[in-house]
Amino acid sequence: MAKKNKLLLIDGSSVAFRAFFALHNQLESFKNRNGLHTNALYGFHNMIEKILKEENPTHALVAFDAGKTTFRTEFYPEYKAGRAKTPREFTEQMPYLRELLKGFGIYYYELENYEADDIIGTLSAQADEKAFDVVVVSGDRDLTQLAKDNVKVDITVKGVSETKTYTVESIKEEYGIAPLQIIDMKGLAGDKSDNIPGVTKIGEKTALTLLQEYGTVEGLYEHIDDMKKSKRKENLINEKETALLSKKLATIIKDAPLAITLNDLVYNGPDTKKLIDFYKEMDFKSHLNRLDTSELEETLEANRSDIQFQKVTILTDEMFKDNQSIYVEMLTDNYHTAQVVGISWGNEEKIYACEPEVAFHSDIFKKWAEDGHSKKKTFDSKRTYVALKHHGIELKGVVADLSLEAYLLDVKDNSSDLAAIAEEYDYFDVATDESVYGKGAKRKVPEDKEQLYAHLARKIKAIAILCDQLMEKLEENQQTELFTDIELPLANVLADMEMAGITVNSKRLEEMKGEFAEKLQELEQKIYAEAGETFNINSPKQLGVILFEKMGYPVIKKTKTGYSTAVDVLEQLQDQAPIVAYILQYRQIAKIQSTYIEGLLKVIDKKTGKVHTRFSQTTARTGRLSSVDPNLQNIPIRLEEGRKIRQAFVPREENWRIFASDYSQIELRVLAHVSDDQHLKEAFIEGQDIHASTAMRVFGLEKAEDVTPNIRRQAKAVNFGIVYGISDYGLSQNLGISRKEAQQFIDTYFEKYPGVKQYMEDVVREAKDKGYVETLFHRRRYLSDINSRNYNLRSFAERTAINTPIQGSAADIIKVAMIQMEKALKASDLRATMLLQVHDELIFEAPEEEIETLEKLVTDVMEHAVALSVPLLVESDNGKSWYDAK
DNA sequence: GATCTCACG
DNA sequence: ACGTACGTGAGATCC
Repeated sequence: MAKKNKLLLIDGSSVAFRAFFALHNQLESFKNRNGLHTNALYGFHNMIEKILKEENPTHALVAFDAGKTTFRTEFYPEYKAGRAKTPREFTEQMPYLRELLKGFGIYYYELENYEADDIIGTLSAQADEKAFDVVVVSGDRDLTQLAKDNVKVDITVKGVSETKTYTVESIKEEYGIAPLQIIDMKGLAGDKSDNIPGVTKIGEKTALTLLQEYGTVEGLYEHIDDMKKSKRKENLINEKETALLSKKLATIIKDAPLAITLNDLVYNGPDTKKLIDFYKEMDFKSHLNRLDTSELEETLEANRSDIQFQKVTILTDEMFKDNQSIYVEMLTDNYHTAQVVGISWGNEEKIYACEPEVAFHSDIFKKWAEDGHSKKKTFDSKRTYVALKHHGIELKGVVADLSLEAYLLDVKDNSSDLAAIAEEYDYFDVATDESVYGKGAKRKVPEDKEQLYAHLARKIKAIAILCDQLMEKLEENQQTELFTDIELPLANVLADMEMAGITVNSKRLEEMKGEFAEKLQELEQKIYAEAGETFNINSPKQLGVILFEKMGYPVIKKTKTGYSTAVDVLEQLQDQAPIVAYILQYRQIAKIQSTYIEGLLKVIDKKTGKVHTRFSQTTARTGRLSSVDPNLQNIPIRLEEGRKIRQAFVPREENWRIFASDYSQIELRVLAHVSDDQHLKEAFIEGQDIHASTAMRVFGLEKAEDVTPNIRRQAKAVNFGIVYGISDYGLSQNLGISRKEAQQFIDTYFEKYPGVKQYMEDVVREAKDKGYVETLFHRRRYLSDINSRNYNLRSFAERTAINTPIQGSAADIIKVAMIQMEKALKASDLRATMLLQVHDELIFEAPEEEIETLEKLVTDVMEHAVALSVPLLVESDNGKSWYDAK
């Protein structure tokens, strides 16, 4: 049986208007790159998408109002008068609404002298005759008069993607009348929004009562004489003309002279190409990404120009010149272990690709790659550098790195997929890796090798074109130096550190594993005994049931999905619940066991006994590095049991040492510098204990001896809070004090450090004006929520505005130090090697006899990497393992 | 894949 | 009246 016809009729004008005001409070965040507002388009889009999915219509139309004058204004010029002027921000979106509808493949129509309602009413009647199902969508409740057995009317509520459905039954239920009587109701009660007058003193309620008795306006006047004398009766009689006029105004026409028929409205689904173009134009990135990727790919594929490249097996001098791009393809993330599957290079005009072995065995390739005078562009230079280095080729002359450039321009653009970055800059002539290689277990080089090389060739072209574009943008942002002098050279420094790797004593880890396994078993038994049953302690869900249902302990905090069993909660239960201490111990050890012992053992290179982390240079929004696979930036130190893990991190040779240097209070020093607060600066210049100094000022203590450990702890928490963008709540939680007390601390702090207060106000103000904040070296972070009407989002953005320049400038500083450090080590005859960076510290390994020299060198480099208005202070230690280096 | 928890600065 | 400290990565569970 054929599918039943279903006609979708949308009142475009009213829905668009509703969408505009529904997202009005976010008006300024809905803008495309040309400054066009897009909130109404966005809301309208989502409504259509939802309704199409729900209703699956065979026919569809969006009707618009044609203009201000209609047949209604002819006989009643005041109709819809007195409305506020349509905002310009709304009007400017209307032409694009039509583009959107073309994308959806939905016909739209407007008719001179008629309103959208009348088009809908007419088509609804026609469809009704042909036994279609009809769905009407509008933001205007007038349309409910069209409801019939096979016609339902969806009226938008709150936003626009949510609707309330009116049917014959539901209208009966809600108003006690039939849909057509809605017109009579308007006749009597009028409608303020449309400036339909109605009868004096009659509102919706009264009108409904009257209609229940008399049926229609006409019916009412037929029986008006039966009505007992009243002011209301008088009004009704006096205003009969008005009532009839009002009814006429409210009546939707069912025979408008349309130039279209139902057959014109057949709905065949969206035109993906047009939809994609629309999304791009509007910067609707989430929609772009959400589109069925295969569909998207197909469309983009169809649009993609042929790529000219040469697949070569013999490399010649002519193929290599200055200013080319190079790309080394690997299908897995970890470039330390990945296999290279293809190599491509060239410039915009001429592109080459070859099998890895061809390049690896070519002296010509090696000579070019290692020639520092031969400038090269890349996408992820660290990855490229390491891959080549594994094959004895030391890549030099890199002057551009698309991945890093995109990250500096916007820290959100940190995808490892070149196509995703390219798309951000409206470059679509390159496929995503997923579309070429597949994902997950199915990821592989395509059967047809031609496809692989064509893909690599497209990457070269994209790198060639986009690197130049992005470099220009960096220059506009004053970020050229950040890129050229810091991030790009740092990539090589990090590559060397990663490749050096750090030696891990797996025997030591295995020993610990055994000990911890025993402890875990003991704790497990104790927990089961207390609980009276066995369960999975690692499952917060099961643990929650045991603690809060079976054992009946009070629920202190909830998560989205159930009871919270986090440390702070468990600690509060400790006194009344003996089981909790065991659970806390179990958690602690289980964490060490799984993450640090088993996790680390898994990634040790069997041959060399080393682990090679990867430092991500494009992950952290503040400009910090991150470390993955394994993460060597979160090796335990705070608690002794975990700290022992560090005993397994040892130098690569006998009689060498692990040497560690860390910046003392770098973030507070940065704050002193950027805020130019006299008192904070003074404390650092005079070499005071900063937390004690804060304690004395904030708590009004005269002598250093008055600073008790507890007072110092509180001051330290305040200092941390300041750096994080303090809130009374956060500080109160941290210190276990009341919000009021916390607020008192903050107030006093700001009184005593007015420069800091001023800085915070300034940086937030600037963020609100410019939409981003910057570090000392012009690292930039956009804060899209900084002007949000949503308190939470805005507050978060404000704290971020305060924290990012501090955390990010500290990151800048240590990066500079690392670059200088590697240079200094190379220039010296030291064998010492830089191995790790942990945000404010650098870890080295070095022969015992070099330690003294190394300490001087590292201290000097780190302390003088950048000149601030306060000194930078570095503290160092060394030992036979990382554990022993303090 | 989302959620929770916890390790670090 | 709102519900938060800033920045990360990884393992285990559960759907």
